[in-house]
Amino acid sequence: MMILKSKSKYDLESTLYSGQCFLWNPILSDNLQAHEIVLGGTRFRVQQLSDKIDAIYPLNITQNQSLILQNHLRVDDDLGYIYQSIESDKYLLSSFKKFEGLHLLRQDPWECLVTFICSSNNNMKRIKLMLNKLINSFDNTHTDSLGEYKTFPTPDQIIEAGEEHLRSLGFGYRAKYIFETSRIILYENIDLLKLRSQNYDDNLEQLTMFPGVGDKVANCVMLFSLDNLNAFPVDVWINRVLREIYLNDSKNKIADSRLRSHFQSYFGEYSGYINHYLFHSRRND
DNA sequence: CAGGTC
DNA sequence: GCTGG
Repeated sequence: MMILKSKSKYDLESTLYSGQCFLWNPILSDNLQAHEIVLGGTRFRVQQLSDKIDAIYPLNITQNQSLILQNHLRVDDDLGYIYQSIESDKYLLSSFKKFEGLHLLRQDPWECLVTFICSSNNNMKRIKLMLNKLINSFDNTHTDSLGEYKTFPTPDQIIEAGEEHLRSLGFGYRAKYIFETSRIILYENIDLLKLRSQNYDDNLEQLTMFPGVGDKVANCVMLFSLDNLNAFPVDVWINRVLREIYLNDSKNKIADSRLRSHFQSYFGEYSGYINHYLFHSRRND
């Protein structure tokens, strides 16, 4: 048990299940609500403790392990500063207030890429189901003091299993996208981690080269795993809220990528953070 | 119809 | 155009 230092109030529940990551699982631990994820091959459990996060597993957490967890949870983000980075309108102000402590996560780029290739034309419940099936269909079993757990399959493993394997798990047309993307990553020896913190435009160009990755999916991967906090994914929910609150436009003739670049300029360097608050607010009303 | 892409 | 609710 160890309280993680965080710069701002942390709303764990909203953060973990706000639709940016599908690999966290709610766990009942000692009759308390905890949350579990595997990061870098290690199983972690955390729970909310007032405004902070309590890391409850591993039991004797090492310095390095706590860094891995803090890095994923982005505890160093200064939300107050981000809230003030934009001249707030009524909608954003109420959103900041209602979901104070909602953070972005810093995910593994490969896991994030697969996740959002799965997200196209899909709903959150089934995305979660598909990823669970994918993880459980491989034999990446590890054991710790809590028992067995599994890690995410690598591109090599997915290629070896074949496109039909993904299809049999119910991936539909996304099976081909994930299979081909795996092949490109392996054959071109691409290290997705090298894209972290790199230039937004270069990352967008790189990522949209993968089959099944368009403007929206690429922006999700950049925002949720590559530290491009100015990335701005435009999905149906964001599209709605932009039309309803920021444009007096009932129809939608504007292409998503044009909406995206316009509001990136409007919201500034943390537009991705703003995006996530808008998304979360619009979905929860 | 569901957090699009080719 | 894949597939589940």
